[in-house]
Formats: sequence, C-alpha cells, structure tokens
Amino acid sequence: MQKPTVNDIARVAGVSLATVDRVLNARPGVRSVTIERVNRAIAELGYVRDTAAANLARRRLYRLVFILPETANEFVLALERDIASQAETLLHQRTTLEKRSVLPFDPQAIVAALDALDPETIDGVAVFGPETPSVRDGVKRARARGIAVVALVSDLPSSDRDHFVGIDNMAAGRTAARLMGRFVRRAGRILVITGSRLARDHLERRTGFDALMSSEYPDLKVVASIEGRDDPELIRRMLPDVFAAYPDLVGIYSSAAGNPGLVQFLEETGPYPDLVVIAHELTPGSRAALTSGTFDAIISQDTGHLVRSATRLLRATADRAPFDVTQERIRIDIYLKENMPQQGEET
Amino acid sequence: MQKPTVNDIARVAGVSLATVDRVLNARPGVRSVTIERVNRAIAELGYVRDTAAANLARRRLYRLVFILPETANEFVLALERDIASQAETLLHQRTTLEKRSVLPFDPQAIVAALDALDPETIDGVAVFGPETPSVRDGVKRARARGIAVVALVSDLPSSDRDHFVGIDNMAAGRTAARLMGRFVRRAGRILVITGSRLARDHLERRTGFDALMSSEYPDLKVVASIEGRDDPELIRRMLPDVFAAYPDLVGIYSSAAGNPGLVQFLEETGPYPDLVVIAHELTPGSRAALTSGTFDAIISQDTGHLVRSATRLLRATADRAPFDVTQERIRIDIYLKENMPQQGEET
DNA sequence: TTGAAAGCGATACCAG
DNA sequence: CTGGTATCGCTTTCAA
Repeated sequence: MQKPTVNDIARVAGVSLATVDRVLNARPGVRSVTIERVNRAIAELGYVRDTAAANLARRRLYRLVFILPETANEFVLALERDIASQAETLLHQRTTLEKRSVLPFDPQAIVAALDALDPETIDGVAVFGPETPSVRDGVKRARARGIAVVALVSDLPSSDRDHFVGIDNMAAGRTAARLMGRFVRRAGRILVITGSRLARDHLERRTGFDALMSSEYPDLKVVASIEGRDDPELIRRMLPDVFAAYPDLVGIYSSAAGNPGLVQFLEETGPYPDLVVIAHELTPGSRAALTSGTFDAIISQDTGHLVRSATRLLRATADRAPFDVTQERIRIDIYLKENMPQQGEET
Repeated sequence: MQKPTVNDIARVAGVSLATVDRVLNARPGVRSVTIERVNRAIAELGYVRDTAAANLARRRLYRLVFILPETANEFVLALERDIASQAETLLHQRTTLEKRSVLPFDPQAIVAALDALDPETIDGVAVFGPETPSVRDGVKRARARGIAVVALVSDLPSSDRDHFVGIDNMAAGRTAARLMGRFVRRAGRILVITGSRLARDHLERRTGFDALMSSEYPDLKVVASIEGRDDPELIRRMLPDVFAAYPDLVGIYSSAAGNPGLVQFLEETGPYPDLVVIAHELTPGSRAALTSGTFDAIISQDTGHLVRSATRLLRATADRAPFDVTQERIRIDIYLKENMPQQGEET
C-alpha cells in the first residue's frame, strides 16, 4: 500500500499525466467533466502532492527579502546573523534570503524598499518596521503585486499582511509587570524606558505593563516613561535626572532597545542591590548584565525561530500551502541567570 | 551561475554519473586515482548534494519509533499527541513515526522494546526512560545494530546515545529555585515532590534546586522530599502529613509529574495565598492551576519541539548528515499566567 | 482539450 | 573498476 502518485490518478481517472497536472495546478484548458473526473480520483485515492518532487521538477526558487532597520542594536544584529546563517542552509533548499537595511524610524525608507520589490524576482518579504499609513499602503501594494508579506517582530495588522511573526507584545508587557511585581520587595516607583512612539511593539508592551501594574500592584507607581529611541547614549544621558527626581525608584522596565546605555549607567553609578531591572531580548550585552546581576530578568523572543518561522510562512504563502500553526507561534521567553541558554548556542 | 549537480561533476572529472555517485556515497569499487579526480571536481565546483532529489531517487523511508512510558500523565499524553500529529505531517516527507508504550518505571520493558527493534525495518528510536545499566546496554546494542538512538526528556549519557533531546534538568532545578527564592516573601520551609529515584531528570532537577536554594536562600529550608512516583493519588494522600508536620511551609516545588494530586489537595484544603507553588510542564491541568493562582510558575519544555527535534536528529543521524545545533537546543521555558501560550496552540 | 515525452538531481541495477 | 540507463514523482514543452 504505497502513497498514491500522479500516475495513479491518471490511471484511475483514465487521463494523461499532463491533464492530471493541469487539474492539480488549476491550469486552464480542461473540460469541467474531466476536471471532475480527476478530482474524484484524487479524493478516492487520498492523494497528497510530494512537494519535494514538485519543486525539483519545477526548479522552483524561493527568493525572500528581509527589510530591517539599519541599526547597531544587538537584537537586530542577532536577527541579521540568523538570516545569514539560515541563508546558507536554505541555499540547498532552493531558497535565498537577502537582507535589505533601511534607515531606522523612517517609514518612507521602508516604503521605498517595498516598492522596489519586483514580483518577477522576489517571492516574499518580511518587514520589521513601524505601522504607519504609508507603510501599510506599501505592504498592500506589494501583496497586490503577488508578493507574500509577513510582519516581523512588530505587527502591521492594518496592512492585511499575510502573517505576523513575533510575540504578543501586550502579553510580554504584562509578563514583565508580573515579574516586576513579584520581584520588587517594597513600595516605590517604576520607570519604563520605551523606544519610539511609532513602534507598535513598544506601545503594546507599555500598555500591557501599565495595565497589569496598576491593577495588581498599586504600591508600585509607574512614572512618566522616557523615550530612548533605542539609542544607548541618549538613554545614558537621560537617566541621571530620573534617578535624581525619584529617590524611591525600585524598578526599571526597559521595553525597547538601547540596553547598553542603561547597563553602563547602572554599573558606573551602582550597585543598586534593591533595584529590579527587567529588559527585553537576550543578547551578549543583556546576557552579561543578567550574569552580573545588573538585570534581574529578560523577556525575549528567539531570533533563530523568528527567521525560520518567517521563511517557512513566506514559502507556504507563496505556494498557498498549509503550515503548522503550533510550530510558528513565537514564545515569550523569560530568562533568568539560571535558564539562559549557553552562550555558544546563538553564535 | 547555477548550483552544480552530479552531471557537472561527471563532466569536469571526465567520468560517468555512476562513478560520481560511487564516490559521493563512498561505495566500493573505484580506483583511488579516480576518487581523487572526482573529489577535486567536487571541491572545485563547491558541490552540495540536493537531499530532496536524493531521497526521491532513493525512495528513502525513515521509520522511527518512540518508546514512552505507558502512563496517563498529561505530559506524556502531550508527547503522544504531538507524535501523532507530526506523524501525519511527516508521512508526506517519507517518514513514519510510531509510538510504543512500555510499563512505566520498568527498565526491562524498555530493554525488551529496544531489543525488538529490527534494523531492517527501523531506522531510529527515541527513548524516554530511566538510566539503568540494562537500559544502557539495550541502547548500546540497538546502536550496534545500526539503529540511531536519541534519549528523550531524560538523558542516558552512559549509553553513548547519539543525542539527548531535552532540557538541562540541573539548570531547570536551579531556575525553579531562583523563582522560589524571589517569589517567597518570608522565611520558612520548602517541600520538593520528586518522581522516581530511577529517573535521571528528576534527580538532576532536585540536585540543581537544592544547590541553589541552600547557597543563596538560607532562610528557606528544603525539607526531606516526598517521592510521588508521578502518581496523583499517592501525592494527594501524602500531603496532609507534610502540611501537618511543617506549619511554616512557604513553598512547594513539584519537580516531576502527578500534579493533579497536588492541585486537588491545594484547592480542596486551601486557599494558601502565601504559598508559592512551582511545577513542571505546561499541560491543561497545570495551565488551569496557573490561571486560578494555585500555581505561581511552571517550568516547561515544548513537547512539539521535543518531537520535531528528535525526528530531525534521528533522520540526520541515519543519514550521517549535519544539523542545526541552535535549532535543536530545547529551551527551559518559564511560564507565568501572563506569558502562557493560548490554549489552542497545543491542541 | 488532451497526450507523449523530455527533463529536474540523484540513485541503482546491469553490463562490460 | 567503470559506464549506460531506467527510475523516483512531478512539471512542462510541443504536437496532435
């Protein structure tokens, strides 16, 4: 009892291979009676196409592009490194990954990059950027041209993208709040460092954090947040004033990038044994801060998983093929010093 | 500039396709001069075999077996469900997964299952069981017969298995200890519920937990643990005595299975607002306990990931092919109510 | 509208 | 030892 093939369908339906293929791929030029006959055979045999063989015959190539902000922050660097390493592996799976960097916090740059995508040479694109009206329209245009689009890290729901690859940032913010509430040992104030007002992921984290904080930990007051624009130097310079203004600071939630500035400030002016610090993304810098005790916890998302998931979804979308939902869900990882993966793992 | 194929090698080396294949697959009957010539061509062209095409031609089937304890605990059930669901997907990728249940806590049953594996019909096996001398030897014999073996969930290092698919349980124990130390708000005693002395994973968790607890939280005393044998009913019956003996109980670390018994006891005799409870594995039951507040945190490992990773490693081992280390590392997941994945995700 | 036949990249059998 | 060739499951001309 073998798995049925196109040949079996052809035999059972009493037609040729070519006709079976036409029906299978919804190509024109087949009488509806014939289509019906073939479909009956397919159903009867329980046929499922062998994608590997199909791609071989088709010499199908998947050409995928990642549009990322051009910045030196470690999270984006990790993403780039994982794209590069996946690219090597995928080369042998008829897939090419290409990274295109655009000016950060610049919607127009993203739109330009999107509009430059030619459906003749590109099958899909993963976009990491702010949800502005122009970006939204750029995504819509790309999809209209037949290019598969997934939003990466920060969702673009209004753009009608094919998928979102990233964590539920509202839940991530709530998670940070819960950890903060349980870790902090006395009443006081909490500082939130955000990135950009344009970034949907930052906003969602902030919203989730504030909501849980105010409803469940009334002893902890979240003060007006500072907008660090993912810039370590800017953050470092803003902190002294905050510390001066709030002597009863008991916690810091760094919800965006720019952690090095925070770490530098804390380690130069500290230690602050009672200050609970929670940040995002496991990177060499945040890992070191966790090890040294400067950070108490990290909320993270696996960059390797993000890249693999984005490529799988882009390919599946391009092929109109199904995919495994559970495999594509990106987890909200919590890392303490104790459960950090070994450094080597992400090199 | 296309990717080079066997034909290119044949052309460049001036030999036939058949000879190229012999060299590629290290088959006998080729003069070393010829081998050398072919290898030069391969290196020169930077050839990499197209696995999809190779598998197609070879009509290669991967027949894999999972040996699991026959028990109703939710973690094993989740594993079984994920094996079944993966089996369906993998059917179209020339791979069959089969589950074989054996008596729990019975090394001989595992050995019998291992010895029954015929290399003619089975390519690889994933074993979830205790590390006893007999199991160790059974694994060695299976490998000697040419069957790929991975240890699942609980490592079998002495058996020289091909890979371990699971978390670092020592680190998991330390993680639980850290959470316990940070969540508990006053001095008191901590109860650890273990499973079986035979289970290496349980032992490692216990060791890691105790070590960090005693070195960093001297105010919290870990009392002699109870061995629940993953049996909810047994656990439920043992708890009253423990609670009676230690009125200053401030935390419980349930390091193995049998959580339903713990939950039932706590919900029937509770609530215990100040008792911190940390358990293992996200399942419908533990998820509910987390939601209701009976559990404070869950340490987990993704069963879907375990199954996918085991099958990838088994196939790679059978093919002597390389694999992506970072993708196979199983994370120690920490779940709070806030970052639990949606229920639907693991259905 | 339909079919015959030639690949895709690799393997394997049968000769020589 | 080495080469020719059919084949794997599917796609894609080219004719009919």
